[in-house]
Amino acid sequence: MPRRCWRGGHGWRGLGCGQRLTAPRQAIYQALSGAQGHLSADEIFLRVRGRMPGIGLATVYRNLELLRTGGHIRSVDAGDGKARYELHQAAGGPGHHHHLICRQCGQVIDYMDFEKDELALVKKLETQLSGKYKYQIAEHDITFYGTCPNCAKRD
Amino acid sequence: MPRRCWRGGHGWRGLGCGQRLTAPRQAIYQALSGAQGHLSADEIFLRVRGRMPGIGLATVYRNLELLRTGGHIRSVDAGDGKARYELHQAAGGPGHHHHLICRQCGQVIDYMDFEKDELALVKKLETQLSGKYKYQIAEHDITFYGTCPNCAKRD
DNA sequence: TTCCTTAATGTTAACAATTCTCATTATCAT
DNA sequence: ATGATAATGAGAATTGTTAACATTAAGGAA
Repeated sequence: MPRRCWRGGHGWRGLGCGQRLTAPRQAIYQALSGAQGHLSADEIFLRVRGRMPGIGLATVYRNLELLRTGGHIRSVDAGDGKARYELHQAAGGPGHHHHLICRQCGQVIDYMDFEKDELALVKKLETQLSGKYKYQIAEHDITFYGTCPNCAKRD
Repeated sequence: MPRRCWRGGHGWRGLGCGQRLTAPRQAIYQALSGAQGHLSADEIFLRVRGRMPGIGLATVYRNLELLRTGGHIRSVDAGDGKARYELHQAAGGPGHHHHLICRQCGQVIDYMDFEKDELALVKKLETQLSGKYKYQIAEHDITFYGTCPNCAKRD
């Protein structure tokens, strides 16, 4: 009855105490790691249903939320009314990128042209903030907003 | 009949050609400048209705969108399923801040502890990006995600 | 001022994304 | 294998946001 709380028994870091490693959960994660960035819940649902015909949409939502709070994935808001998800990439690691979003049409560009000093600055900020506010900082997002060349023409 | 397109005649920069300066529009903007940051459309609606009982919720949404694409305000996604709005503060200017968001409970902290090199780096990135992608960059957002001390306890 | 064009409004219905309910199934420590 | 319970699938219900439409009003022209 006491059933102590253990972690990581099944090899997946980030699943909390009592959380189970299920097939839909893995399939959803794989769908995200397969495609590159910015899938909506609906798109993930469709992809996963390809290999797992019986899966329900609610399960997708439930697991995205779980993966998100667990730090495996993060959501991006492109302003089109639906949340989009992508794998969480460690700062400085491969795949790490930031966003450039058009305020008018919502187009999202991933960019990876980092300045060499960028990582150092981010690290410094993290340390500072985590000290001041007692947050455990896991990731960051740098996004620039503006007008894309297409929308600029229409002005 | 030709009615030429003029701008700024009523003193409000950022309203496009043909856009009118109406009472609800001003009230909504004032509601945002009155309270400090992160109001949802619903909250803005309630506040404005205090002074302007007949206003409709759709009007709030319409004007928030107008103010947003016009560059007066911007929306922040705290992950709680509703868009939140705040006045757009020019980078480096007073009131400019970044965000620290708890992935679990969605708490949003504004921070203004900038490093002196931060502004310089952002400017450099802006120039670089706007050259490469032909974007007119108007603003940026730097957000750190993590776990707040409260939610860390519950783990 | 008064007129006229048309942007903006308020109401309501419609919509689409997300969450909830609940009976059933499946994970996994024992 | 067994039992406690986390997770699932189906669908209904809820919620934030947008569209439709008839009405009002901003503001340039006369």
